[in-house]
Amino acid sequence: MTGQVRTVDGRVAGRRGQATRQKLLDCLSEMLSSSPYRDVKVIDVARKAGTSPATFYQYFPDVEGAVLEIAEQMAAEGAGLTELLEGRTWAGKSGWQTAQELVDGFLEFWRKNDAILRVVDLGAAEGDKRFYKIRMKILNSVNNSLADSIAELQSKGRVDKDVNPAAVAGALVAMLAAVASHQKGFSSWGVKQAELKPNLALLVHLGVTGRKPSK
Amino acid sequence: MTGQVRTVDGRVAGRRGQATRQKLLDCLSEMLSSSPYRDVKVIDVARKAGTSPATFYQYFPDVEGAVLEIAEQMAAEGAGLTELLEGRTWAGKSGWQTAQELVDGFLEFWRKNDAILRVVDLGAAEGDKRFYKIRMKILNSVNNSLADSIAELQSKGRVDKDVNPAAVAGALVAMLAAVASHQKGFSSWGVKQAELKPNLALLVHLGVTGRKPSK
DNA sequence: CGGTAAGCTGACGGCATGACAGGACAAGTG
DNA sequence: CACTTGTCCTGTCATGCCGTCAGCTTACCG
Repeated sequence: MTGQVRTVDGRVAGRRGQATRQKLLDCLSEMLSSSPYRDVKVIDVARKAGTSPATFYQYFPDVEGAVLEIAEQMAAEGAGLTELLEGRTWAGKSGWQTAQELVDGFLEFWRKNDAILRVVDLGAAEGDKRFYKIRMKILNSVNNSLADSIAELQSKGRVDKDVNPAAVAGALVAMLAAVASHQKGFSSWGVKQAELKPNLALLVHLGVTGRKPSK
Repeated sequence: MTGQVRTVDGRVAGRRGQATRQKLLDCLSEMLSSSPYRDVKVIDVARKAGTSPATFYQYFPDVEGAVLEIAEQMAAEGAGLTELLEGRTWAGKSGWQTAQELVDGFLEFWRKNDAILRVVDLGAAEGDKRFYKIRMKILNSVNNSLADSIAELQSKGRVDKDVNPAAVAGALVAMLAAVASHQKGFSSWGVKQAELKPNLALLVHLGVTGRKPSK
């Protein structure tokens, strides 16, 4: 599928090279969790990986290039978020469960990848098309499924005609992503993690169906 | 209110000094809009302001310090967002209008300050307390008002008891902020600006009152 | 064992950082 | 007008990271 892994100067990477490359990615990933993106230096990543800066530049054009790589890997996993909505229904009690599981799965994914997602979010907000595309890849699966659900309910007359399914779905997905990034923020509003989830699920359910869930 | 403006080495800044300082802030602000935060260098800001890097360091400890200054100024203005909710009602047609005006005002504020808000968001997400506090200052006013509205409706029995007002309010505010930061993203989902607003207002109304608006 | 390509690094010019001392400038004083 | 005072700005410098290259080492293959 993807051709061979190549170094910046065009050579194909062998087993050893790929290991080094991966180690650099792992170390970068770790550094992103522990220090501000702005302060992540090539030399630190290289030191942490027990190699030299020159080696880093053999595999990546710059820090951003390596970050994109990590983000791509994550986006590939993130595409699996679709499963949270595949074959689910929004009617009755199972609708409430669908909402809850969507919120759960989404927050969990974000929690696991928060460091890299922060950077992706920033890049996308700054207008960088590459980051923007990656963000889309992750959100699109969920967003499209949600939009489809809403559109279907709409065609059955169970949702108002003047609702734009894509807009509502996008807003809900953006909400989930934002809340996940700033979970700590809620504690200072006196909201605990456990309380947050059902309330998010409520909002999702309200947004999709226009009705309160029957629990 | 705030004591005199001081240079890094403790001297009080005069009229000329304050002008230079402000010019540096303005130029930094402009650079943040046009290039990635990570790539904003002191030397560029100084050049743009027609001064030298050394001058910059006379007024600010580093780029981040200056960014915080800009963010504080913005947060002060942002506190005015409370007005969007003061004395408003959520009943009937005026409830729908309240939601619309909140969305409008919020998006407008975000659009005006998007560059600096991106950086604040990133800093807050990375766990920097100073940025976090500024983000709070802006969101708190809106959030508290919203939470109060919900709590009031709840006490009248018009909203379910198991709703946590602060959680719902926080999620809605986070949604508005996120959508504002990624407005461009919606166009690739085929959603136009003008369509977005009423759908956001709908979600806000649903979240606060638990019911569809009567238009 | 020799050839070839992959893998890594020391070293270097270039540039941003951040500190300092001293010069330029405005304003008040005799 | 000369002199003083305190603010304001910049030239310069040591330091450290960036990004590149030539060249050395290692692994694989016939």
